[in-house]
Amino acid sequence: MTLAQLKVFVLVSRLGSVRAAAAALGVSEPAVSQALAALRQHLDDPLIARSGAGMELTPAGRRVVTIASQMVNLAVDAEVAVRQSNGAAELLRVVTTSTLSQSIVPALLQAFTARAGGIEVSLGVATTEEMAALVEERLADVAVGPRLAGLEAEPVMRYRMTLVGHPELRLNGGGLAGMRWLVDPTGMDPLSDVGALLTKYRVPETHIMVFANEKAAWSAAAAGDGVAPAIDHMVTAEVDRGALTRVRAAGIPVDLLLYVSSLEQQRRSRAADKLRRFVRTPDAMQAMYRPDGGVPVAKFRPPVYVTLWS
Amino acid sequence: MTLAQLKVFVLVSRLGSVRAAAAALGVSEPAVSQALAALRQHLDDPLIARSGAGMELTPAGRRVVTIASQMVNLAVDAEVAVRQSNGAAELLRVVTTSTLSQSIVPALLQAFTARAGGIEVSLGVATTEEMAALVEERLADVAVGPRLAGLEAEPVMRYRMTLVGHPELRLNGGGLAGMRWLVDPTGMDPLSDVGALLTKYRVPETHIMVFANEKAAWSAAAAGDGVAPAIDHMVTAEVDRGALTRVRAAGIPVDLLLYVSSLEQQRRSRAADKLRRFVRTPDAMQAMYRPDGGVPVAKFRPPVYVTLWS
DNA sequence: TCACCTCATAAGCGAAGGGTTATCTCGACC
DNA sequence: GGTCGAGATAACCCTTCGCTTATGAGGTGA
Repeated sequence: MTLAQLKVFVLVSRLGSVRAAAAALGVSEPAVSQALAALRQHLDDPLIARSGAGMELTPAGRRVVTIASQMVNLAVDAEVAVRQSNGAAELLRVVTTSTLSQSIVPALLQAFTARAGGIEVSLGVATTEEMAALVEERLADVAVGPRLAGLEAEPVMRYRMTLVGHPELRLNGGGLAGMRWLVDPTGMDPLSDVGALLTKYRVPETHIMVFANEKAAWSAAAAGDGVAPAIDHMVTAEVDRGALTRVRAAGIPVDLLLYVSSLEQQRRSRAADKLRRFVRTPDAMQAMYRPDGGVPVAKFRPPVYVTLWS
Repeated sequence: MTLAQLKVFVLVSRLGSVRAAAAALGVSEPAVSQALAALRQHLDDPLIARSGAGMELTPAGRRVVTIASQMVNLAVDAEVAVRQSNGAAELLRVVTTSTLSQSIVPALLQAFTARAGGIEVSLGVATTEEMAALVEERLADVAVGPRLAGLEAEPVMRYRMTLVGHPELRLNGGGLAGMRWLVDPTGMDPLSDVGALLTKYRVPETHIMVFANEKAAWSAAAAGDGVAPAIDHMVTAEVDRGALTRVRAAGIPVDLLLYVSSLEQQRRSRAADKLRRFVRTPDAMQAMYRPDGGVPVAKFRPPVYVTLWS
């Protein structure tokens, strides 16, 4: 029985699938399946088994998850305790969605580290569904994105999601659903802002093109390949330049709220607390609203896809 | 950071020495030292360091012990939870001193399992000093022996420790200290009953002969090699037969109390609770007072030295 | 100062953990 | 009744764990 195995088991039971857990951990699915098998053998109980749609915990499994979860949490506590005792930089692990990870969040975090000092930040990308589980299991300290149930979510800022395309672009017969949608990987996450848009307009899969990042999508949009969702104030430069234009349509733009979510105060790290306080300051606002603010300007640089930390 | 490493660290800090932890775990001392080294490297902190006599926890170490201890405890809980959920036999892990492990305790446990049913008992031997730490770290469920501080100790029975020797034995000049003392391994444990006797009479090391078990010591005593401490009612047969006789001397025999110690009720296992209740019954008394009761009669069979369970 | 006790380290070894790709199995679903 | 999706398993690899014995290092205490 190793901590890694316990972590896997908890994640599988929280996400309800081996596949999802594997994705969240950034490993292959047999890796997860095997870890689970090892734990099952050790404890001599299936713990969790397929049952029609999804998986179901056995009686023993139900009892073990809670215990395992505590153990995983304590393991994190131990490392944090050592760092704190030695005055080492605190570690703040942030998860966010792909879209936000490319502009707003790095800018926010850069401003935060500059201001707070002594805090080391690492940023990971996950789907909305994973984010809650990751924070709950202490694999991340805070989640930045849509409101997450079960966590202490705090609204941070409004932002406007719009749709951009080539200035000459005209909507053809099918309306928005008939256009090609150029999205970043967040589009694959039905719970994300972009994913919600795709669902709302019933865009068929065949009309969705996934790019490695938003800027690549914008670039394709500027070339007339279709429409791309964008955070409004991030494309002002391109629009002013005439490279892109905002598409007008019913329900566009969408006004959205950005939340910062973490565990309740007792259980969250000090750094997470600091971030929660920081996001309410004008400095934070300014950083988040500044186009390209703080992001190194290497264009089309693929975002660092750190889905998780060991 | 593995659970094994954490277990080692906790044990070292509780026992205050690598050597003692190694003995308690039944492994070589470098094994412990290495596990500790690995944990130190992983957490990047010495955790515990030599300081004059004994070892001292670093600030970080102090915080980690408590966390590590909880983790080790939870690991045990997880296994217990699974067993219980599946209606498997409960496991009761008993530690006792070498002397008691050869007669009284096996008889007690045999009566207990026969009566309670559905409980699997395993018996381990440890020094008095180790016993408390073992129970505290959930490496054992109950300790049978002298009163242990920090645990819920409950008196179980009185027993009389006497000294036996060849019927013709005469004390020579040095009194008891001048005799050869034939003891079982418990004699090496200064906190044990036998060890206390040796200390009390200031028996020099050169006069102590350690045997693998009590019966071997008695056998040597019967051959006139010296005196052997014995639990009074366990040698009645030999005395009646004329093979041995009780030595008369000041302070001999000693009346002693046998305790059963375990964690407080919330934290101890159900099986431990059952044993605590059982020891108060007449059945238990009878089993413990019956000479050779329940012990397989293979003479001079070395006791199973299970110092610990993995 | 020297011997000794205790902890740390080195070297070597077997077992287990944890990862991959490829394949099998099985229930759901059209 | 195929097909497909998702979990389990097989085969294989490399790393780490955890144990051993042998040896080094460092403080205690006579």
